[in-house]
Amino acid sequence: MTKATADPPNGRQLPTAEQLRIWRDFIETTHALGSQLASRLQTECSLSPGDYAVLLALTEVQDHQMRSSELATHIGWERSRLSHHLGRMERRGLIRRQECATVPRGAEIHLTPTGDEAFRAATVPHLRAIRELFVDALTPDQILAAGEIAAALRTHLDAQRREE
Amino acid sequence: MTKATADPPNGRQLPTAEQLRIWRDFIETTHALGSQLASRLQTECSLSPGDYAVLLALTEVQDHQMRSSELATHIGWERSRLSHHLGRMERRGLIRRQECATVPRGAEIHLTPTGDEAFRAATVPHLRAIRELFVDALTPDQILAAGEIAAALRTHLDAQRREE
DNA sequence: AGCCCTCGATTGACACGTCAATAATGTTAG
DNA sequence: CTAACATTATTGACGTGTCAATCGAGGGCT
Repeated sequence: MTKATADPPNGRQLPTAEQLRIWRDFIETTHALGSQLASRLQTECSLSPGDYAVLLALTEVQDHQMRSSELATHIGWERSRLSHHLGRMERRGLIRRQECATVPRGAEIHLTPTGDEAFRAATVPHLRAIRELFVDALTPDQILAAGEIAAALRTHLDAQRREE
Repeated sequence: MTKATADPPNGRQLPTAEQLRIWRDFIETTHALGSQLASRLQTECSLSPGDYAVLLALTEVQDHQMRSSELATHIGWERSRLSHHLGRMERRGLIRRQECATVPRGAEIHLTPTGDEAFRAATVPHLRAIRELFVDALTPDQILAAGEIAAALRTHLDAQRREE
């Protein structure tokens, strides 16, 4: 599939047509996968993936409460994004914000009973959807390969980001 | 890795911890990959991936113009999404909308010189980013595996969607 | 004291995507 | 002919994500 003609016209080659086709398939399909999962979580449990991530983090921690910036670090979100999201979740009664006694300007995020309930109701449907949409779609080997691909992409992504 | 104890408590198993870890890695990393590419396309070319997809489709077609719903089908978008996006692109002078003579209520989308220019300026940076973020991160085998994984996920996704 | 600086968190503006509702213009059944 | 319907496209409302700006409380420096 490599050209029989002269040297690469660029210092380093651009992707081949085949690589580009795979890229598009890969990025579009994974995006569709995420959308489909989000859609199911929404219709079955009235939660978004963001809601789920926040509730999961709060559920796993002692006393079901956490400082806002801790939470941001834990789930890997920008603070601004988290702040917006918490505002929406607070409106729906899933969490509660409360001033932190120890840290100046600190905000404690508390899981409410409503939020706890919503999360527990969502767990099984969510895991089932992951099985149906992801695990059942692939062979065991493909699942392992997917893990390795994700790890390689992540490593490369972090390296790229660090050198910029 | 399978439990040595009794039968599965559910009719069909929920994902194992290992499968769940891979799922999270996979979905989060692919999302981050898309974001990073979008960010580079934005800062280097002032285009979003959506802009790029629309411009690519228009560039590839005769006379650089296309019916709106054709375009939607071609790039696989919902019409409403396309309509919103075209509004934003029209504001920036990348495309132009014009009534269609032959089709009732039809809209012809035209590529403007500005849009053509923007697309041509974006092509190489975009392909370079794909190489740097995706192709360079993986071995040739992993790239092929990624293609097969995407194909398997897509097939399964379409099948699921059809039976609902 | 007064000043600057950092840190934690929020806010506003804007792009993007989805859903449901609405137009505007056919076509077809009665 | 008229009423129902289909097709094409747009719109509004809302949740979501990013960026830059802001705010408020300490902390340290002179």
